[in-house]
Amino acid sequence: MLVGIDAYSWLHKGAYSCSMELCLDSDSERKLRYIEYFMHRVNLLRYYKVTPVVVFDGGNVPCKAATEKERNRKRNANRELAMAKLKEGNVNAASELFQRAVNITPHMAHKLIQTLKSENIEFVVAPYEADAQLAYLSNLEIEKGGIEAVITEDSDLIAYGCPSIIFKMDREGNGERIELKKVFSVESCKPSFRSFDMKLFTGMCVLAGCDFLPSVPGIGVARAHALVSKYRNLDRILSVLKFEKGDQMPEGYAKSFKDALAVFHHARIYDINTKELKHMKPLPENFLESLDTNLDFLGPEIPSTIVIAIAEGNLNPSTKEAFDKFECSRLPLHPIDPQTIVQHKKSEVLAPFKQENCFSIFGSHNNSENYTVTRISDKDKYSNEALALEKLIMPLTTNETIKKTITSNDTPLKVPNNNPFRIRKHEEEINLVQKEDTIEEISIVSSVEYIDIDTYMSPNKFQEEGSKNLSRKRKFENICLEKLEETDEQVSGVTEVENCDALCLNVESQESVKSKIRNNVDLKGSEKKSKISNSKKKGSNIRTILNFFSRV
DNA sequence: GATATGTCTACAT
DNA sequence: TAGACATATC
Repeated sequence: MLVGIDAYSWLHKGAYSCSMELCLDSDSERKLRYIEYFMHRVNLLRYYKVTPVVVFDGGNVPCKAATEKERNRKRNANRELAMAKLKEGNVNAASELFQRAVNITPHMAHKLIQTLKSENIEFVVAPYEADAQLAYLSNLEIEKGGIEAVITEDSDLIAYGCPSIIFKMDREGNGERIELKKVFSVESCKPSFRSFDMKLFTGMCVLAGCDFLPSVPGIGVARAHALVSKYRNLDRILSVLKFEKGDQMPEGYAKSFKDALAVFHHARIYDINTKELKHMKPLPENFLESLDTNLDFLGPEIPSTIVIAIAEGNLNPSTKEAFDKFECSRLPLHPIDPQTIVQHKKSEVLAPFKQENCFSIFGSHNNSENYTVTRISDKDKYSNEALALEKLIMPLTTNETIKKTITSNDTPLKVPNNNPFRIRKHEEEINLVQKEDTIEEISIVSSVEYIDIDTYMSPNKFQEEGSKNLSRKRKFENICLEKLEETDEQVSGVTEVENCDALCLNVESQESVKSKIRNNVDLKGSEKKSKISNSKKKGSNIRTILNFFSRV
């Protein structure tokens, strides 16, 4: 059985444990922990005769350029802040910021590719989006190297028309699988997608807001679904929207809408059999005329020798330059061998569900009490993982499939709540709070002022106003802590602090304030949270569409 | 009731 | 970074 792996998903998770080393480009072995993490998961799959095909992202598509630029800006800002915290000796705050600053680079992917090559694991670097490559492989016949499912965290895969996707696969093999054909066939699902075809479904995803195009104001998942159900024609829907929304309709929305649709249908991918750059689905006749543009938004053409070199991991897909030649030449090339792929039988495809639901959860156990935090031996750990994975990849019986929305009569297969880090973090938090509560008394400053905690916590503001603010800042922190300890509830609006010159404006939760004070992380400086109103960009709503499926 | 916006937190060790 | 959840707004 061949399963596609969205490399970015696991690279991103793996990079978490060594984000500081990666950002500082340290020489320590720790920097390569992300490879260990990745290979552990790969080996888990291989143990169960599931053949992973690892798919990497290639170059950026032009229509995502703005998103990428913004992400880079945020990463750089967080990295600078992290460096500043490190210089101050605040390693905890630095570490948190480094986690937000880490970037998965082509070089990191290349390091992993070298390991994959040495372990004879199949991989391919997409010319552009890995999502499109995975969707293409998913819709390819098994005999031609097609994959039977995709493991990812990226909900865009459903808009690309990927038939079987496994989300949130953890190291114990728990995950959620969604099957597209069930989305269109389940009768009991409300709202129903029964009358939808893939084209209408993708249209709905774009209408509701996706990575390539934010939705028209006032249009979310529900309205998008209602529009598609009612009109069943995307051009018609655009006309209706233009009529209804008038000036609210963004300039050029119809054109952008068609471009976004075209990305989901006709993205450029690498044909593993002919070794050429191709469109995911062939372009229909008169396609270019209907778009009234060229295809640059899908990413430019790439000469065939370059496409092959990128796909095989020898060229940096962004710069088109060779990776370290010495490193490359030492390792044998291992492109996908179709002969190997033919050996996998169709009979290994997951058995269809009897239950009428397109959304299922896979659990390794059916009793949450089994999840203990005690350290288990590698052998035991492996057998737990093996047990779980068996359920993930083996044909399922009806009673192993449950609705995501669990009704009261069901005995749920609970997703384990045994993350040892979470428990440890909680304990640390308690200790920290106790420690912080004993910090020294601070003298009261007399004048009355209105103080926004974010402004107050900002080091820039603090530096501007000189060192006399130090005591006021400390006092303010302490008063906030005291007040929040007393109330033990969310503080919002304006809270007057007695016998003090401070008014605490729009403070969020108690824990949030404590955390800010403890880490001395300023909100305005950090990109962690944007407090500027209306600055939050509308993101992709495709994940919300996923949740629609669970409302059965 | 649906959408928009804000907040918190898991990702790993 | 993105998803889950809560709250505000229409």
